[in-house]
Amino acid sequence: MITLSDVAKKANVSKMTVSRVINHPEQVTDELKQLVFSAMKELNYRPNVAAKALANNRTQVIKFFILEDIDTTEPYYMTLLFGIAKGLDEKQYAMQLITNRNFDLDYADGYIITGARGSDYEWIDRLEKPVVLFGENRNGYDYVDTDNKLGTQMATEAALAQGYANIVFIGIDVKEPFEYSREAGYLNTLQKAQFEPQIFRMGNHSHASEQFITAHWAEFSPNTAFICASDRLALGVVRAIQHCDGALPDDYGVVGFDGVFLDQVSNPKLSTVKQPVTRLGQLVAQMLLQKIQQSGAPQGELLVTPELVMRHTMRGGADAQTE
Amino acid sequence: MITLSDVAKKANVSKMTVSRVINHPEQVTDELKQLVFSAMKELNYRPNVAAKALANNRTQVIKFFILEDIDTTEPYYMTLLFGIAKGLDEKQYAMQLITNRNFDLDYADGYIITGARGSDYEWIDRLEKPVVLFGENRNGYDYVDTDNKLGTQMATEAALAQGYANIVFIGIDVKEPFEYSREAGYLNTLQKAQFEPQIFRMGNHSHASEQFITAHWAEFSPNTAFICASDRLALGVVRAIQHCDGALPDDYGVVGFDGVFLDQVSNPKLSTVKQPVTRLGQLVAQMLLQKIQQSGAPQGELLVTPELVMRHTMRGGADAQTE
DNA sequence: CGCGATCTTGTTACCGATAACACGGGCGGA
DNA sequence: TCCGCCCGTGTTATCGGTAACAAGATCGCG
Repeated sequence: MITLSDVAKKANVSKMTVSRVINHPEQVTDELKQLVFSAMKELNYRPNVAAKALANNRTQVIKFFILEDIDTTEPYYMTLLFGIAKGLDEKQYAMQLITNRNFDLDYADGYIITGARGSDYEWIDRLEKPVVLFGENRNGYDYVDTDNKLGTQMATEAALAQGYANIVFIGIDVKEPFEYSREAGYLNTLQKAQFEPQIFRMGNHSHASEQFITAHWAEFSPNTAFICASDRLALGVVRAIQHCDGALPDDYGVVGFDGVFLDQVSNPKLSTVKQPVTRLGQLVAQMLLQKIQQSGAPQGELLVTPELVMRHTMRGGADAQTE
Repeated sequence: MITLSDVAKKANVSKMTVSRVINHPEQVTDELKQLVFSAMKELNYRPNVAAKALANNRTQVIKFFILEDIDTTEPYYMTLLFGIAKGLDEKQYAMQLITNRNFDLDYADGYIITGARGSDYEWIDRLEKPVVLFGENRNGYDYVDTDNKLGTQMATEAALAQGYANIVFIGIDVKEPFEYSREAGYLNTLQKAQFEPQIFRMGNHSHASEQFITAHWAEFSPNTAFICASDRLALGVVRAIQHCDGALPDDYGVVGFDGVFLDQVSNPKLSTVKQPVTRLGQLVAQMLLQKIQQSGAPQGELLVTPELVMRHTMRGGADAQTE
């Protein structure tokens, strides 16, 4: 294993100079920097993370809290987790996943939290290390999320562009910022186009939306598009339309939201507002690491633009024969 | 942060004694051990991983190679990854995922590898740190896997028990040990029951099996069960049966293999041989860590019994109304 | 031309753990 | 009784880095 000292010897400088080249390059003359750089390259030097962590009083561990009761076979969280792990890995950080409420808050350099409810902010406030949330929040915490509002706006605009006469929103009945944002994106767009909005809310299950649409089938005349707050809901709507012999996508259009696996296994594949979940994960990780490096400086909010994927549940969509 | 020295002071012993209590308890008298233990408990001592790693010349990192070209939205690998991460975490180890072939083999205490093909064993052989494979292999490497043979045996026995007159195997056309084992489980069971086996192989895609079954529909008389080597294939078979107006599960039964998400989102939900993927991941991790601790001692193979989940694609199945 | 300010590099101590060695006390055998 | 060995514990050095301080060189300005 190549150490700082090896590099130092090769470059005829002290360990400290090499360390400085890495951490405070502005304090070293260009001449020496070049020397050290080439020595590092020549020896293929890799810093020893453990030693660095020890010297810096760092653990190189961040804790990721999923506060919702979610079963971890849920691909959304799996994918997010994957993204976070990837983002942390780039900086040699390790992740510890916390799903139960039996917390051990020690031994970490920072925290990523998702699914926080009102009462959680009490202990979150007391955390002494940097925190970044995943998902919109209105409590002033730094966060990363999809631009939910923009997402439904894109979906709604697409439905308008395809000439659907009625555009209905199928939402999730939770009082969470992400849901409000998704509804807002739909509402604003419809109002701008002077269409009459219609919002129905229900639990986030495909059978809920399937039952609902089936039960109210008569009320949805042909040439209607359904903008759904999730792919699960969209899936149920598609099933209901098929069951009621509605013509998809000619008379009825459906767009989901999320784009994590579910959209691709359904038949036909869903049009959806696809969140770049892996990238979101990487971004939260990066934001947190940056915050740690800046000793806790605020990072603000980061809204990432989703992608509207048009497939055969909506006019104008294409279907790729994969899976 | 509580350190060894703090504990030592509290217990009126030296750091070294505390360290020994943790790592070589047999070298310390019971009396002192008790003292140290209670001091540790009282102070809620947590060892500093970085310091330990540094002193032991360990990295606390293991590398996980997924050698197949697999897109990481695949829930199977996501789940496995999750399990491994969990297993490593228990021992304060971090994982680095390697998917491209641009390896950096240094800086790790061990390796977990999945999807190795013949040519890969060349470099795997040369690895200088402990290696454990995920998935059956016949090259003598330690590994963990589902008991594939037992899985299809269970599925086939269930089909027999339900009285299906013909039992067909839909396999994947790859020359891999897992596929051979799954076919063997089916074959052996049928032969024992003196039934005539029928095996068809195709690419692992739902549309492949859907097309195949549809094209050969006439050849499959009612009272036939399909044992499939994957849930993807099973999904296609179900679609074909529905499309051809076959009665499911009365005239036709279908059992998949894997039980990772896909089985639950299909409609109706699939009967399947469910692999405990998260647990498998944990087990590989544990095996590797144990191997590291035992300085590379062989660990053998570990076959984990899967669970036959009976749902409505097979007679005798129940359907839970979740998702 | 002299002295302090500044800029660059080296030296020392320390982060928290562990291995190797040192040491003192109890024990058994001669 | 004395010597040597073993057993249990403490001391020292070390892992690979970094911060704080020290020291030498360079510079500007009166």
